[in-house]
Amino acid sequence: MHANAKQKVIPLIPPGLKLACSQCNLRELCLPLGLSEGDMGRLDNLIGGGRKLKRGHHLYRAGDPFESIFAVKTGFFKTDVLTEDGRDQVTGFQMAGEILGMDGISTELHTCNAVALEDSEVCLIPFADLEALSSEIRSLQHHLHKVLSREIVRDHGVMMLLGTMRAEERLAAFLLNLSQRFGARGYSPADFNLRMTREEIGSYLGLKLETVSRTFSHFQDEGLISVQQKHIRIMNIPRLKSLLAPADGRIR
Amino acid sequence: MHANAKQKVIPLIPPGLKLACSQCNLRELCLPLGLSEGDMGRLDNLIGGGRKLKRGHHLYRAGDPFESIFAVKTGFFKTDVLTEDGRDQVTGFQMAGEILGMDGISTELHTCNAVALEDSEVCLIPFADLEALSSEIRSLQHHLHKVLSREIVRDHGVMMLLGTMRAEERLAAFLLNLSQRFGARGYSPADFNLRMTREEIGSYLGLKLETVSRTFSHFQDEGLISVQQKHIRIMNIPRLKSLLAPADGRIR
DNA sequence: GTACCCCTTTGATCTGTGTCAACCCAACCA
DNA sequence: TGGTTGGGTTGACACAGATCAAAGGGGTAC
Repeated sequence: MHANAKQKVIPLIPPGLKLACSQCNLRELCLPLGLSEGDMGRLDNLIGGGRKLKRGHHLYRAGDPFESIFAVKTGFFKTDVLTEDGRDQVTGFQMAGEILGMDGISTELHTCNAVALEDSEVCLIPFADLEALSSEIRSLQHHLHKVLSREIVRDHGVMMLLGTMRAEERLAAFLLNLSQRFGARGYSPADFNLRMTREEIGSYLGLKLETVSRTFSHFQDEGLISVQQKHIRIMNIPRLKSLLAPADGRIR
Repeated sequence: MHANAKQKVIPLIPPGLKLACSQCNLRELCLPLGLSEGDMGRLDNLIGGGRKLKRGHHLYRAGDPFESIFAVKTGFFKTDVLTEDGRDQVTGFQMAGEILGMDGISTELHTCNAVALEDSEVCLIPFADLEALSSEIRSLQHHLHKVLSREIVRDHGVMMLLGTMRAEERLAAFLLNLSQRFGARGYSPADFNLRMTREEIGSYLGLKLETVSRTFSHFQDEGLISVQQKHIRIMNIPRLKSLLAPADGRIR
């Protein structure tokens, strides 16, 4: 049975009750990583409670004034940028413990849209307060910088993917990345439900939805995965990985 | 001979001579932006002098321990990531006033290579010191965050380019971006020399060098630019811009 | 419970860009 | 000064992925 097959995220937190970082089981993945007990308490104090979003609703939109960053508590998001001329690029998918909204720091305006792909909950972290606290807590400051830097490194990975990989390689990399992130959160790394459509995957990977669909089918024919709509089961992780390490000749 | 075949980093700066941020004509583009006189003096103190690099030499390499970020004082750099399996992706080109090395914060190791594409000089900014000072100077802290965030936003732009644009559009966007950055530095926005090869442009834009070359020729035939080897003159900026705003039908 | 709509799959065809190859040019070095 | 070499241009051809089209299925909303 797939671990996270039908996860309806039911907001379990009674109104007024706020789950503190110090109690949160994501603290090893999230912002408080590496903080002492006491410091974590101070972080708890500035985090402005949770915010729940129904599937399809925007956490923020491009152009909104930037005030906070967000930590995903439960659920699943996508971020995308769209330009005047109608281009639309999905820039990432975020799951529990990941931070959203850091693009807004530079201009004081959000530069992309963040949409919940399932019912979700986030922690709201007022950025001015976070800066204030991080100037007092050096380990928090340093960790914040790491989180920002990690986002840059992640983006470089996406550039590599978009700049150098073929459709099969992109999809394999995408599945393996999801697999690894689900695994890190205690879910099955081999059996999960996609939260996004083929079109959203395609936008993220620089492919058309038909190509995404065909490539999934092709992987299935090869016995690498099994796909039924949004449900993915990875049958052969090593072989999927081997798709990313082309034989020596095949350097594009 | 490969430019970067035999790179040795030779620190060439005459000992004792150091251009302070407060004197630097890049201060409005660079890290000290928005600092008071006094605070800028404190920043001067931590900046570890300059470092000169000959063309083709590495400022740092993937895997090097991360200690500093760098501000380009003069010259021109590229950054690239390469993977075990031989993929090579140029992730950016940096010119005066731009910051290099922020990818290294996350893992304490540099994750990409930075190579001087012409004889260049950088300021060395020890990151631990910068963190220490920025926890005392709020405006510096905030500006550092903006610089990190701006890099994220820039990367999103590259993703958009790689994910949604055709070759012509990519090249047009590339030229216009260079143009704008040269302009911001007081150089001609319409007349400049490329510092990188067609292959490096191609790697950055996710194209083969032949496609880059052909597209340049095509732009020239259309009267949009004139190209002679590395020298570019943009003849018609508005029409070049119009290539980026496809007619309504042409939404990919 | 049912109807509708969006998502997905699959096929046929087209095309932009990659690939392979040959040649040219300019810069650099001996 | 002439030879060498890396970078650039251009052509012919191939192919991965886009486009256009049609049909089926599952989830959602009512």
